[in-house]
Amino acid sequence: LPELPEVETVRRGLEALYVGRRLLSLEVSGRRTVRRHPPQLLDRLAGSVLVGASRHGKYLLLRWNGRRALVVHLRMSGQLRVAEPRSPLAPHTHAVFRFVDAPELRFVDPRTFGELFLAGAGRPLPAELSHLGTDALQAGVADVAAITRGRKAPLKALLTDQQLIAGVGNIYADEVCFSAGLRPDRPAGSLSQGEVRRLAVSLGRVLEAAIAAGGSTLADRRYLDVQGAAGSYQLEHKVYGRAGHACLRCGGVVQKLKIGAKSAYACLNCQR
DNA sequence: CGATTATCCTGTGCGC
DNA sequence: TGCGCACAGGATAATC
Repeated sequence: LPELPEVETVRRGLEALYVGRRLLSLEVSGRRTVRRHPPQLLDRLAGSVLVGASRHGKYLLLRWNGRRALVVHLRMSGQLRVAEPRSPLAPHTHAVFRFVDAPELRFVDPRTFGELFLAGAGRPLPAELSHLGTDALQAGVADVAAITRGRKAPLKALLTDQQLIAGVGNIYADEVCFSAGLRPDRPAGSLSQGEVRRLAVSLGRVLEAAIAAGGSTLADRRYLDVQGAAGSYQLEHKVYGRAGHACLRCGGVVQKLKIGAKSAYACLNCQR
């Protein structure tokens, strides 16, 4: 669900509300949400002050005084939501952050793919995240050229490979490919220099526009920001989820393709 | 090394 | 209306 624009929107919400605040307690229930290390390690965070909320790709990094970083990944269905302390816990609430002079923050995640873990304070990234590629917002023409050069794999598979470029998922890969006029199933290495440039420009433009819109909230409303507000970039989707509808640019029919196990949406007239 | 596949879960929406 | 099944925005380990 959440890709870079949604995670960035959550990050901004956390930064506005919680940076500078002291954590009273972090309570975790269940075994799956904290699974990389014993959950008791998180007890060390109580009393710490949140000094920064950053993001790399789809990972959130909450940095605390005392040189610790709490990493949060929402995966398919995770949400971080501000809540009144006495309001009833939503189903699938797996963690509750209590702060001094700030509202409660709750981690809700029906599918339990999301996770929290304590990481080192390495800069720019803790060792646990060192496998990630360049953040997609920072990726330029040279980065895009480097990951596509000589590759036989479909363009979309590379765009969504977090070890190459971090932050792009299924929705934005399709939207970026449309914006660049490139088929998502093009062998990545077949792109010309001009196409690589177009792809890099589209990557930045689509992600920036999606952040400006607060991300994409689909019909199931599985993505909402920390205050529970929906994003609006779904209204600007050109191809994602539009199979059978008219292409907004040429009037042709948007197709649903299969690339590996994932579906992809594209206009085969506008994208080549 | 690069590419596919299976897996972790719950919820939803579709066809019958 | 009810049921079963395919599928969903992700990451990663295993396999060929």
